[in-house]
Amino acid sequence: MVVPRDNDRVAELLWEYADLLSLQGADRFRIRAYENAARSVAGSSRDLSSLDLKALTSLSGVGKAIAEKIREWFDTGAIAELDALRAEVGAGVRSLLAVPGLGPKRAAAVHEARGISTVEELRAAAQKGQLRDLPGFGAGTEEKILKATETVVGERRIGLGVALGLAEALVERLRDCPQVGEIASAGSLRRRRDTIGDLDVLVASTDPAPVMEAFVGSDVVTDVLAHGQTKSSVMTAEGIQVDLRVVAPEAWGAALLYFTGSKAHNVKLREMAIRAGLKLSEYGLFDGDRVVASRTEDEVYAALGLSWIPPTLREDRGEIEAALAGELPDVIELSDIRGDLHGHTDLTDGVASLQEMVRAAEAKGYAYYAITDHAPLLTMQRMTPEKVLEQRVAVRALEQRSRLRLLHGSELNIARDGSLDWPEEFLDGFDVLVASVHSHFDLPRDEMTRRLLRAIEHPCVNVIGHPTARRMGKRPAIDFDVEAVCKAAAATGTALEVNASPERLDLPDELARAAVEYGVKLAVSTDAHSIVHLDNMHLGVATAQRGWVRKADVVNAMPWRDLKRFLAKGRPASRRP
DNA sequence: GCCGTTTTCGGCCCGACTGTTTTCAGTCG
Repeated sequence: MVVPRDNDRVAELLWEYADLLSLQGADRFRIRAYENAARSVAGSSRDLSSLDLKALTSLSGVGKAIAEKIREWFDTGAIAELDALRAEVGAGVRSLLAVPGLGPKRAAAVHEARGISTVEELRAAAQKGQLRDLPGFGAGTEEKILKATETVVGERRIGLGVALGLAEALVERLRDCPQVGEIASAGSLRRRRDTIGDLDVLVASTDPAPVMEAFVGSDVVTDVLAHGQTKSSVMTAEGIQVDLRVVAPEAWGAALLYFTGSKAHNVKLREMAIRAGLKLSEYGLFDGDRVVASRTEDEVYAALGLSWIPPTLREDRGEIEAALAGELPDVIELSDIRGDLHGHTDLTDGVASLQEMVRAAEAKGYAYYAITDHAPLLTMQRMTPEKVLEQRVAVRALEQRSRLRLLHGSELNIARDGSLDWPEEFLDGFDVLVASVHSHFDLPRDEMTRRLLRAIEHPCVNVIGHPTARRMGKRPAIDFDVEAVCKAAAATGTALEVNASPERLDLPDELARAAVEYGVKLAVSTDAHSIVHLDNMHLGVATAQRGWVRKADVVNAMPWRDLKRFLAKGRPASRRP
């Protein structure tokens, strides 16, 4: 069993604390303090277990009281006040908050009045008509709750790749509506989070009603959750909630800013506005009734004294403070990418030939491109030294006729003990080597760390592929000492990959950020197994942006001369690419 | 409970939609 990072476990405890407080009807600002702390802890790349009280309070949103609770949990394995709260509120009641439409007030009410503490009990009570008499409830509310209990299956989030496809289709469909002016998807999709809870679509129009009608009447809609004049929510056949907001064209910028989020980013902007004697909403930045800025995001940020902040950075992880100080990182852009250092052909498990992959890479306008088919220990691939040498000859011949510089490489498997597959003397014949974990995902942290360190320290390994080995929704990240791995990678000149495959996005954003803080170089690669996968590069770039990664941190944004130096690593001089 | 470029006390984002309400509370994002 893979244990979640300590930070995530602490964040979960703080979320639970906030939920229990809300069920008790506690002061809402106190609740928010715990939520803010949970977000801050989850987003921090520092290892909380090693921090003392003073260091803990240096995290934003963490003060003395919460720092003590965190320390208590690390020291004793429990938080006394949390246990007390659990006992007071009652077991299971928190699970009711997962039911859409049932917030803390109503959840507490059904528990108080009917002794309900599970979603199943809630459904049964709704079916028997036992909720409608409660104060503030009614037949309509009961009906909604009943319906909601049928759909609740925990939080379901979809991968970024799937979400982008759905959103694009929906936007195209709405564009046919003549009343639609500007249209864009916003929310966590625009911020390019690795998973997406629901889709947010924003439309500028002077005539919202027909747009709303077209939206809720669309044939992909299976359920209308809300249908107002400027805001509607629907459920699609895929089980994805989509929210549509329609705003006046002159409010486009303020609305796009607002609906892109994140919530924490917005709250901070609004607090800044208040301090300046202004008010910020989705309709604009106001001085009393006078509009100060609203038409573009740029204008709104500028009026608050900030430069425009890329959506991928809007997570309240210091970007606002950085913008204020004029120190926003100049994050990597897709156009900075000069080549792709991880890709497969039909020699192993790819579906396109070497020639096809190279032609597609040429069409991308790259300066260089690496072929890195699997090595033999991934037994399903049936690779042999003869085959890979034959491929090398083909690559060299192809390069003669290509304007691309072609690198012949391989993706090695990092065995349980950290050893690699090809015979040792064979390895320095490759131009580039990616080494990845493909098995034994559940080793204890120390063993996993030693395994990765051994691969990193190998003189021929240039890139650690998909370092956490996570598969979105399928397999959690492997557990290793981030600091030790990053320090070794930085010291040896080994890049860590930001794998752009939408089911991986690995390194994840926060770890990418930690890595560059340790001075590690990154390789943003598609791991393409077909021609279309080469198009995923933008997802890797977006993930890197979310990790505050600059062009200078990325080896495949380097000109060939510099990349060549990087790839030489510890290879004998005569065998360097 | 946290926080500080007017603050160590007194603030803490803002608005839409729904259902049960004759003016608003709860929920959501």
